[in-house]
Amino acid sequence: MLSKKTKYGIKALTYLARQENRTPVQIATISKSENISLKFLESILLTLRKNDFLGSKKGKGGGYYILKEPKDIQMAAVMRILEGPISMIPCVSLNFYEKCEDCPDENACAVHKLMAQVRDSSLKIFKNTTLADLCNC
Amino acid sequence: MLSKKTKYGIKALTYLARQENRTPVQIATISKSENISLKFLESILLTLRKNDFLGSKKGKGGGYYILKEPKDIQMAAVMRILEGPISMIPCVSLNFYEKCEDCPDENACAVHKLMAQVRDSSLKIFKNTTLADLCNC
DNA sequence: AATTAGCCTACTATATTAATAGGGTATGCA
DNA sequence: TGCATACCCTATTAATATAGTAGGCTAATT
Repeated sequence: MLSKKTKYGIKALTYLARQENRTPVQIATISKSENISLKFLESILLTLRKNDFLGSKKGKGGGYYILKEPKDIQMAAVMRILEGPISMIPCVSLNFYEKCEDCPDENACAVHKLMAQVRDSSLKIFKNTTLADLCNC
Repeated sequence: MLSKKTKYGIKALTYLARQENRTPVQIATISKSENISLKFLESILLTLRKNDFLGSKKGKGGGYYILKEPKDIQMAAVMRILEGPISMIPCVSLNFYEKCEDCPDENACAVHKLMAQVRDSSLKIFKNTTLADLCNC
């Protein structure tokens, strides 16, 4: 399941990508517009800022704004920051690899075989889809 | 994340699919061979039996055996029984659809758009992959 | 200086997962 | 018939992750 954190994060990113100029948008504005708990959204935007997707400005007239061009933001990067691994199981993960304790031979494992295929196809989509593709801008 | 339930279920299915004849295999045998908690495996096999993937025989010489031909068992069906929805979010699910409370327009939603693509590609793999493909039999 | 709005830490409620426990019931064989 | 075998079923629990809440701090603007 996709976490609400990721869902909200993507919604916030598209909201900010749709802004004409780079004028900062307040958390509360996005929160109301997208029906997201303000405090929860706050922590999500903070994560995105720490990972250089967003910039922020404090004080009056402050808020968050997008740093890169939407067409240069791959959804694979967004997913990995917000959701974590793209793979459904750590033993096929490229960025978050972990060996299964119970499994003596990955190459002989049916689950590994199946999930590697799923990871490949999902990753392909996440890499080929940018924020610009999602927000029509 | 793929649950251990599904992981173990697929492992058990491949184990049973690899059996030459339809001789019942005891839970304990699979449990030891695949390093799965016996009681947990018991409940998983029960689920698979109730969904007509497996048959069982009680008493001495009893156990579980596969009912259909491995090549006729789509992984999509297995996933839906053990894991639930194939979609990462209910609003793009074909079999477990639910509307998002916070989202006024699915067609305008970036998350919906992205996740629909992921569902399509995953579903394609789960439908085209059979148990026979995974266990080389 | 006052106000605004982001920054940061800590806590909590809820749900799900992964087991575990323990007894019940049908089957086969001596 | 009786006993051992092995599946059947319900209930409980421990651990973990998610989603959200609370509250105060700090920097920037006017």
